[in-house]
Amino acid sequence: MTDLLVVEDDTQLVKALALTLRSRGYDVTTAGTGADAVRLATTRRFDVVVLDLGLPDRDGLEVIEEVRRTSSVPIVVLSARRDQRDKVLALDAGADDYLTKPFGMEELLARLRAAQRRAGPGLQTGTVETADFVVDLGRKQVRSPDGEVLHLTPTEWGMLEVLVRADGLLVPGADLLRDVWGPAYATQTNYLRVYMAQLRRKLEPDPAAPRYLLTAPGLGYRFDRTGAG
Amino acid sequence: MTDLLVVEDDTQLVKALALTLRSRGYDVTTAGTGADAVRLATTRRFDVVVLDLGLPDRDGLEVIEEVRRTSSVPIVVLSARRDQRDKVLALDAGADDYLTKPFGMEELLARLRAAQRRAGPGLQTGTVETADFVVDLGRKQVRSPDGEVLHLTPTEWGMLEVLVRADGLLVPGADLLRDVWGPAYATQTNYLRVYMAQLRRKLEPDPAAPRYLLTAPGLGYRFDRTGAG
DNA sequence: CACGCCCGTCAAGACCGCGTCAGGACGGTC
DNA sequence: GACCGTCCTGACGCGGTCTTGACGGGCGTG
Repeated sequence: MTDLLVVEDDTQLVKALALTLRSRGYDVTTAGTGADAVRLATTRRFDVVVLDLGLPDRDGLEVIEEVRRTSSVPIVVLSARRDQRDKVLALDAGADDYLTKPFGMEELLARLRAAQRRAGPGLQTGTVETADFVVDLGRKQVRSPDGEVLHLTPTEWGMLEVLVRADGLLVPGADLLRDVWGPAYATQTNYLRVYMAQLRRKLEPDPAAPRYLLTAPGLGYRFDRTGAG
Repeated sequence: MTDLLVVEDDTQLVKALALTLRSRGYDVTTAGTGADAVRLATTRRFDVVVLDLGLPDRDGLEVIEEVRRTSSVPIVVLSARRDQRDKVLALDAGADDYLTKPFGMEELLARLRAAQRRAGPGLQTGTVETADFVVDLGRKQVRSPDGEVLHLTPTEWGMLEVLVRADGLLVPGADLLRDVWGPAYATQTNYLRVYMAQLRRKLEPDPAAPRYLLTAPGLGYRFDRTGAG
């Protein structure tokens, strides 16, 4: 039900954490390096990420920033460093909470619940900004950076909403069709092409070379808010 | 720009907090009792609430729960109690973060930023003003800017109230029907058209070109207090 | 080099949702 | 019992939106 990603290189601690978390009903995936953490967090969907800052391969702050470039998944940081400056750096890098070791398991669990609770409506009413437009999920409309409203039809908005809510993850074409048109349309890939083209024409600076609405040939589509293309 | 509510009975600490926070650009309102805190948090809009659990008049957990009944404003708890159980209780009651005294000011500021980052637009009470009319949610009436009361039928008011309370967010037609007419009417979209037309005739300067009561075709309706249209 | 696959493009007709209007039913008040 | 305000209902027209099919291009494969 609830998917957790636990990033921690201390195998002893990983085992203890995973055991407890699973006993509380969480579905736990583990990673021992920052590279694995970034790869998992940006390609799979998790409800919360528990991240130890003291990783062997790379700086924890970099991991936070890299994940934040494409994902807004809640991140709860674990760290042995109690210094205020470390907390400030981690939180401002995009972390949602910061616990210093040693910590109590019940407190961690409560903070996980709080993080997940906040994230629930988080992507439901917030806005997602890119360099060229702003997606307002609450008002269900798209604006240019200067506030002008870009008009989308209901179907166009439906596709965009699904892609944006996927938070950077790849959305299979069949999923898109099911969510926007309904279960009976899962094979009408024509629709995807028509409406993706219309969305790009309205949103992309250069519709012929998409930067935000990306195609994964044979797999589906993906929304990249960084505009890296 | 950023409105803070600081709830703390230690006048010494309040002064220090308010001074620092204001120097960082926050607009700070203070409350010394739980009763004041609940009243303010439920009647005015704040971006974040900083709440000391050790209040003279009532239990801090009650304050959290009471605020949470009507508001989803982020709550950052301050407390002298370091016990894990206290943290768990506060977080599960609806708090978003928990700091133990003594705490570093920079850490508090970072946690405030993190809490606010998650915040979305919230509900409100009181009055909502536009250039052409004033919606008084308390008195359940609409006035023109010069104070004259614009008469609405109960159903008309019901629709307007739901839209205004949504605070600019899009309200699906089914939600509107459910809230105003009841669960059984969720498909009677005819009603929406008839009553929306009547509301516009009474409130809009030019009912044919709505500026405040906007249609999102295929999705629902939305109230825009700015009158941008 | 030819072929198939997948994706992007385009235009035209069918279709649907919204706004509008007016008539009738219902339930209060005097 | 008559009057008045409010609510429900159905029909109509219009504009925008969805659907559909055909065509073209890039790319890898046989």
